[in-house]
Amino acid sequence: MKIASWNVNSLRVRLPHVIDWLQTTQTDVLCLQELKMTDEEFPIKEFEEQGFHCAYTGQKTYNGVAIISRHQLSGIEKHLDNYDDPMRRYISAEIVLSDNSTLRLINVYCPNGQALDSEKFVYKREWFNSLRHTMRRHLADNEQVVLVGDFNITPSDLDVHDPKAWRGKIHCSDLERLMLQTLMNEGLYDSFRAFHTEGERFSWWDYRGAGYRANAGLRIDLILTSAAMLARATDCDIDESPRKLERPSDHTPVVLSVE
DNA sequence: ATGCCCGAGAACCTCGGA
Repeated sequence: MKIASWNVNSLRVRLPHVIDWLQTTQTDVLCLQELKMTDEEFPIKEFEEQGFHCAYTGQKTYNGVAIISRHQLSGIEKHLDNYDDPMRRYISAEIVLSDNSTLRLINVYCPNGQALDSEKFVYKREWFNSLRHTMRRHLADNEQVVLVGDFNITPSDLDVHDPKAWRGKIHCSDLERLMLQTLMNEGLYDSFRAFHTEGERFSWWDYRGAGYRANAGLRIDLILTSAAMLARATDCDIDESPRKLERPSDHTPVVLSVE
């Protein structure tokens, strides 16, 4: 079974890539971020024709997250605990696995933060704090938990193409890494790092300055798993193939393989 | 160079992204 996360930077533009990729890779569950469309505009028919169930929460122009799944979705949530956020950045659902056990899946598009001294960074901190409390509840209620998404934080300098240039900057600051670590201390593991120790592996590359060709990227799209799910995992990898296509998203999918 | 590229929405520029 394959569970993937992909920030598509407009589902309207990227829908052909997404449909092709789902068919080619036989992915079971795909979590999308940055839909940039309202729920009325969501291409539900296109996914249902391919045999997928969908849960989504969108808005005009910005944000928006969805879960596309070959398995039925239940227990759908669209809001963080105790945080009134008009931005659509959180969606969660339960999926029954092949052995009849239940997985709690959470898909997030974390705030960018813009700069450490900005109002948007205050929002990023508050949002992460609320996510931590929400994840504490999920981890208390479920053994099998997978939290995926665009975290807009690099876990370490190994996840940055030019750590010297990015030092202390947004996505790479000590404070953000502490926020991510504090979240993971609730009982979550960076599944990519459980299988890959090498550097120069990224999930996002700047559109500007031929960022992809220069491999000038960041690893900010993560699949965090509970201990029980890490024990079931056989691999977590980044699939760069969609980034090579015409008119790509600036992010590419991260894929967790589970027994 | 608080830029470079891209998407959305209101227009042919601004905002937000990372």
